[in-house]
Amino acid sequence: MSVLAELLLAYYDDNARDLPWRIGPKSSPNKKINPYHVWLSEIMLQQTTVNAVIPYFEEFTARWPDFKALAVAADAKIMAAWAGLGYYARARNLIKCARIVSHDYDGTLPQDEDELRKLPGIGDYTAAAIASFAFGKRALVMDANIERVITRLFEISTPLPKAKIEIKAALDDIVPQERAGDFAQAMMDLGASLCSVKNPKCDQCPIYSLCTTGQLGTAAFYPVKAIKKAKPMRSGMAWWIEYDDKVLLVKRDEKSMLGGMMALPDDGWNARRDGDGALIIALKDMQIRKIMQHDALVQHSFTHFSLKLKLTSIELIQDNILDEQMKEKAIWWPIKDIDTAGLPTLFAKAVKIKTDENEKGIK
DNA sequence: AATGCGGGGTC
DNA sequence: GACCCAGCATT
Repeated sequence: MSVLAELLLAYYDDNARDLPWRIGPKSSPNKKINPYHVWLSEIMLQQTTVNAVIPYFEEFTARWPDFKALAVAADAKIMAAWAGLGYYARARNLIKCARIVSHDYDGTLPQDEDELRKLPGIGDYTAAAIASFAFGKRALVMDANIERVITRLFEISTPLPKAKIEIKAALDDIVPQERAGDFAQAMMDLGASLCSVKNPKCDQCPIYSLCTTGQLGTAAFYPVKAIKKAKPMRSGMAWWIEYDDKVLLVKRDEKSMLGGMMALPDDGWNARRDGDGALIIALKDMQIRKIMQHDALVQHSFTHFSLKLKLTSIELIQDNILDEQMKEKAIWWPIKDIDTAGLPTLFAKAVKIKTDENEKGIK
């Protein structure tokens, strides 16, 4: 085994983070690695920080302890449990994947990387991660942490994402035959701590003696990244439509942003254009007791645009505003249970404006 | 190869 | 504010 692998594995043995999906003292000693836990954590961790994931992981594993349990759960329950974690396509693919594993594989994940790669929501990274973390296979695990460690280690100056080919080749040279999963997680832990994006702590690094940019003092300049586009600012409106202590929620289209999630009705804003100020859903015979626009504005930043969302409140005199077609996607939700509706954070912020005003006694 | 897709932490 | 993160799917 190479010196690099020995140093990293020794670092991991002494400093591995104790995480609920890993085997460790806190996360229950003597347990065997659970492929369902590895899979679930890897899906949740895609572009998401460890601290954000942990409470969701605990909730999911408590409610749905294995693939078969998750496979028979109602879509709406799973989507609501995912609310707030973001990237909701992951939850839609999670459901699909659980049902495939349950039906086609009798509730047990395949161990082969290429077989894993075919499942919904599992790409190159996750297939390699599951194969090596859960099943002890040698695989080339390449995430943002490892990309950072490798480009610094070998002074790879090609901008990402083009550099991925070189990084993978470098990885193939250094990943050991044994403990490939621990080796990868050692680099990930290193990237999450000492080999940080800003102000890397090279003086404390276990592989300083092998790191080109560390010794040159240039590690912080790596990896080089392609220039990214500026985020546009958009504006839009959402409505709080209330009758008899219930609020009107809609289920968003599966294909679009926040797809499949419950939401307040809005005016059709998206990444490319502002909302037009008119309700996007068709409501009939709306008889209004009271209407007001709130002063407070919801400010929210998505991956590729920012949004300033206005909020209008309407109190109705009656609730027979849904025609048969609308009843498919809209629902009157008890306001006291609004926390269980599973609203994405954008709309949870709008609800907060509403509840804050009620607490202050504004009528 | 480029784009769409959340949300929260860090500096 | 800008930047980033245990990426994937689609085009």
